[in-house]
Amino acid sequence: MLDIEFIRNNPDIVKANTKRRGSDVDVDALLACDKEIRTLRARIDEERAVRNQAARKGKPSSAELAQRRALSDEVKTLEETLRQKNDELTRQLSALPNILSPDVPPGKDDRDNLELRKWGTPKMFSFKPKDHLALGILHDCIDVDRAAKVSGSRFYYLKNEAVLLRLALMQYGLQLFMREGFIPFFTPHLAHTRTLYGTGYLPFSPNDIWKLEGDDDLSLIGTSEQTLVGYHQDEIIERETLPRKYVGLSSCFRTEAGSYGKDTHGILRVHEFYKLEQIIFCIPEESFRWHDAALAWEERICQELGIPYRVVVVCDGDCGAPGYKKYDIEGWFPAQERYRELTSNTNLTDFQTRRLNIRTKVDTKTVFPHTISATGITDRFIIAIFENYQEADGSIRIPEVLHPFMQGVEKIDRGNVS
RNA sequence: GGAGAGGUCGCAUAGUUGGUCUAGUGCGCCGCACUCGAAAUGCGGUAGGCCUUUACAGGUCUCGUGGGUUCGAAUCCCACCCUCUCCGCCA
Repeated sequence: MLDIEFIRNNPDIVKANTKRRGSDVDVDALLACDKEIRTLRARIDEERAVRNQAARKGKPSSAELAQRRALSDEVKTLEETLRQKNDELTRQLSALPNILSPDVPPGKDDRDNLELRKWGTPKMFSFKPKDHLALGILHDCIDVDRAAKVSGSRFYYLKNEAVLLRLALMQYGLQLFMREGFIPFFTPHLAHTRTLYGTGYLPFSPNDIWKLEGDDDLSLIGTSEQTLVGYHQDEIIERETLPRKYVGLSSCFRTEAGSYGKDTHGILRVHEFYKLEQIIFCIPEESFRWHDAALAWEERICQELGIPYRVVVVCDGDCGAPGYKKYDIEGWFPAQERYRELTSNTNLTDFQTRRLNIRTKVDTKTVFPHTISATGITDRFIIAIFENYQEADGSIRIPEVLHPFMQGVEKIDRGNVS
């Protein structure tokens, strides 16, 4: 949500931004609606003042009664109009995308992202590297065929060493982030529509959200960002306790509507996966710094895991309506011979906190903290490790930093015994 | 899931025959006084949104949420949410 005051004062910026992001919100209509509301409010306040003054005097004489009734009716009519206008304004405001950072490149999709830097050198294999699914089948670690029977396409079973690997990745990540002052969370996997609106997933991408049947107003979360940012909705966070750094573990559920036929092989694009997520609440002045810090932690993880990667600034067409600026880390996937998205790191500025009414106080002034939402580690790291760490004989080494969490397994080489 | 109780301005409480409730009181917190200093005591102040205003100040909304009744709602009616106690079920 943008500050209505900002929209009033900078209509041209908002219009240009809205157009650039392909939103069909009519900013002029929005401002007209806002103006009407202000006029209405002023009138209602005036009428109410008269009405309240009269009411405070106590019982009216029968002569006064008619007069008061007329006044009351008038206020009611105005209130009804105000309610409608307010709903209209809220609808328009919540459909407005966030302002973009000046350094976000223009573009259509992820091919137009701007490369910031590369780390590591893609390994030259003396053999044709297998893809992660082939490796997963070979070692009886990943099973998508049976998942298809039970749950459908884009689901998977992890088995054997892949189970250890997922948990090891999470343990390793948890340790890293907790040492940096993050508070660990398991969150609910279901959330109310209000929270999905507040975090900016609605109304922008309703088709990617799995809604439960029935009247409970619950949907499966697409990421623990939703539950972790929602954690503080309608709260005032003490200034002294900022920045708040949270690291959340959860399954993530996505319908992947609109991606039919895309990345159908293996477990790259799936309906359900596991993720460790960083969320940071901070004062507005510090969000640039924490955005970069979150990226630095992501890079450190990739480096310690020995996954070659590149960092990109995501272009406007791929940024997502709530984002002010987004970095992706793309890891090297040898079988595809290309970099694929491993993590995503967004500075959301005050977009979410305004919607969720999360405030803090800076020098007695109420302000909306900024939020940073960044991936820590996901199941896609399993893909990256499988493919980058495979040997000619098909075995897979385990990155050293994960050894303490692998129950002694340093190499996957069981072969196919399914 | 069943039965009962409850949700009031940081915390705790008062307030339900509808009418200066413009929400009282205690605690906590802030300021001042007294004191060498502190405690104790006394006095004053202590939510947020929106609007008018240079300021002072004032208006309005919010008593879990949303509707309704009424000239007037913390108070009456309806729906929903949440909490607590007991019972049932259960990893």
